[in-house]
Amino acid sequence: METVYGNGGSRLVVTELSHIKDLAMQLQEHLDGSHDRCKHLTSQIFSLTERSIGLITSSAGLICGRKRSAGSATPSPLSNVSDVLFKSTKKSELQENDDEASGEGEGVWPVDDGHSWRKYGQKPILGGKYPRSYYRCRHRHSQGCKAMKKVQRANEDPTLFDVMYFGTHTCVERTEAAAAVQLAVPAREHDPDAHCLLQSLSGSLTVKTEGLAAATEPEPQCLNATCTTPFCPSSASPVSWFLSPDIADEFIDIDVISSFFE
DNA sequence: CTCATTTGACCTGG
DNA sequence: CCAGGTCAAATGAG
Repeated sequence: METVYGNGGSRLVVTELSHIKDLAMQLQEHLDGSHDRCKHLTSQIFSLTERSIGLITSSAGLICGRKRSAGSATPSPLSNVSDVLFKSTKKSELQENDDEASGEGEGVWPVDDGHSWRKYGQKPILGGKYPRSYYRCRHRHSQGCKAMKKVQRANEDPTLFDVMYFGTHTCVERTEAAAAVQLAVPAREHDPDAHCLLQSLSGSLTVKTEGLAAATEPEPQCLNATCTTPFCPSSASPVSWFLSPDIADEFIDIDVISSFFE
């Protein structure tokens, strides 16, 4: 499957952004000094677009150069942020087949959160068309990390996943993917522009700035962020993120990029 | 050989 | 008793 970033998709986005940049420049020229506010806004658009291009190109390089670590027979969903934003699926053919058998074959897995998870169980849920999968942090034993998550495909829309996080990551692991998220998502209090930029860039994906999966309450709050275009690889792979209220504020909400281009 | 997933059995709370 | 959650042996991929 063609990926947004792997096979020319990034170039397309960069081209679009360059176009926007040009338009902003033209608009700025036509405002000739009379509308300071407008000029300010257009210059913001201009700079943000430039930064978008920079982020995309740097992220694409980082992400495309990365390979899945060996030893994983069937990659854990949500375990690589690289796949998060830019790849459609990393499942092996076997996994695809297995998933078809278990009702998880269609669509792609939800985005990754940058942490390494190990699946320890799967159960069919009453009233649910699809089984619920249970994951623990890979460093549970080595580092006593208590982070866990449950992943379940939505009944009404099999391309949509409900991801619930429990516990806090105490492991010191910081995967490249997590680092990539941090790289691409500066803390908003430090860089409000970047926040705006990301709001423009991403496909409604909710991304935490750091300490991913830090939920602590057993009653998650649904932020109902759906990841669609363009960072979710096949535009039909929205993801719902269920997060604890106490960490919800730490997340950066990102609007749909399509509206940015409209 | 190592490590991750699968899956049936078991445990626990309502 | 039932549903959800967890355990652990079996299995498979690299």
